[in-house]
Amino acid sequence: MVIDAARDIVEREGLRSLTARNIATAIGYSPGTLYNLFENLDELALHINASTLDALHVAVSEHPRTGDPEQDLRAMMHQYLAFLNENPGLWAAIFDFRLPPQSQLPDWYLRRVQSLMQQVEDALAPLFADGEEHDLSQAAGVLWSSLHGICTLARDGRLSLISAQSVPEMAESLISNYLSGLRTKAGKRSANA
Amino acid sequence: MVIDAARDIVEREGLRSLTARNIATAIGYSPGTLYNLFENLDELALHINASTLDALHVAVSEHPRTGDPEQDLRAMMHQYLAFLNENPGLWAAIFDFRLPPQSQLPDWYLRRVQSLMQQVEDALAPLFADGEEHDLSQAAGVLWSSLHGICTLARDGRLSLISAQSVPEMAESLISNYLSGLRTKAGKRSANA
DNA sequence: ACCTGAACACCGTTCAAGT
DNA sequence: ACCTGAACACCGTTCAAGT
Repeated sequence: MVIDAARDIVEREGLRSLTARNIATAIGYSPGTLYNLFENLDELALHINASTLDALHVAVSEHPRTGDPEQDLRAMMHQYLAFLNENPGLWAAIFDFRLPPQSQLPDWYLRRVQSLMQQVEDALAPLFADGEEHDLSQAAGVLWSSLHGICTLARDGRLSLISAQSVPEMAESLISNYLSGLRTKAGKRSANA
Repeated sequence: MVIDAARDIVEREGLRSLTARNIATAIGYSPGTLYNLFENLDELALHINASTLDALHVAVSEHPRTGDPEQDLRAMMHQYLAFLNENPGLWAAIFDFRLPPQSQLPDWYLRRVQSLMQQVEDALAPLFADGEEHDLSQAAGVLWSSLHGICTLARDGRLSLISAQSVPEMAESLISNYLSGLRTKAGKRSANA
């Protein structure tokens, strides 16, 4: 199958090596054949990334929920980092992919991103009251984006310029301090109520 | 000058349009000439990025320090975001640049990155005691990386998949909650002392 | 000494031609 | 119906040849 050959190339050599001629050679067809199966290389890359998002979803759901947001988020974060270490090429391809300007990600792709985010929201939910969905969604987005920043800088070799810490140490610091801040606010709200 | 023409191309069309033939056309020379002036296109890109880092340094230093870490970091963050809005192409080029594997960023480039980081550490310093340089450096790295994550996801059109918040709102949430966590820890430490 | 521009080994994508 | 492979318009980089 084309997707399997393409995934191998991406994991071993990165998204930049996912060229029509490389794939054609791997599957024993000519470059032109790919364009019978996919609109273009971007669409093929999106399919690979969608399957990586599925795998990430499975990895992150593996730890059972305890109901303690900090404990659950830490566990999810470590599962995420473990996946990243085992599949660096596939993980990097998710974010190396740039959709052409003015184009939209397809629905089947968006759903996968959102179902990952939903897991972060679910873990954080105990810190928020009913009616605070807006704040919950913001907090989940900030945590997700921040972890993403740490991971991408590390991947690009830029984290070492900035701090001697390891990725897990920085992620732990992010979670424990950000959640401490959220709890302080939640405490004040209930004290006022 | 080559660098000026190249900067124009990067700001207007992005790093991907910084091709030898594009630059040559802009300056009225042939593609080969560039290789008399620079080792390769990567070295030219690094020079452009270094000058963007200098401009960022100036932008971020503009607000005078009050000595209140949260207030100072918020001000720096807003200067950073303002720069990013005014120079989206130049900012993006800093992180679109990928150095070839096994190669090192040159010293003159690293110094500029570190002097930006130093400003974050300086603003955060009041929250840490002497001897806690390790924790200070970690906190500065986490904040910087996290803000970076928010900005890159926004730039790639990926933030809207995740949260309805604006970049400044998410950055405010990051700073206020993370610093709240740091203060809580600092409070406990001094209570124990 | 400096610049040129053709050349080499690559891209993504298309499409007439073959089976 | 499906696949081919040459073609087109691009890349980064090199280097003999010109001035």
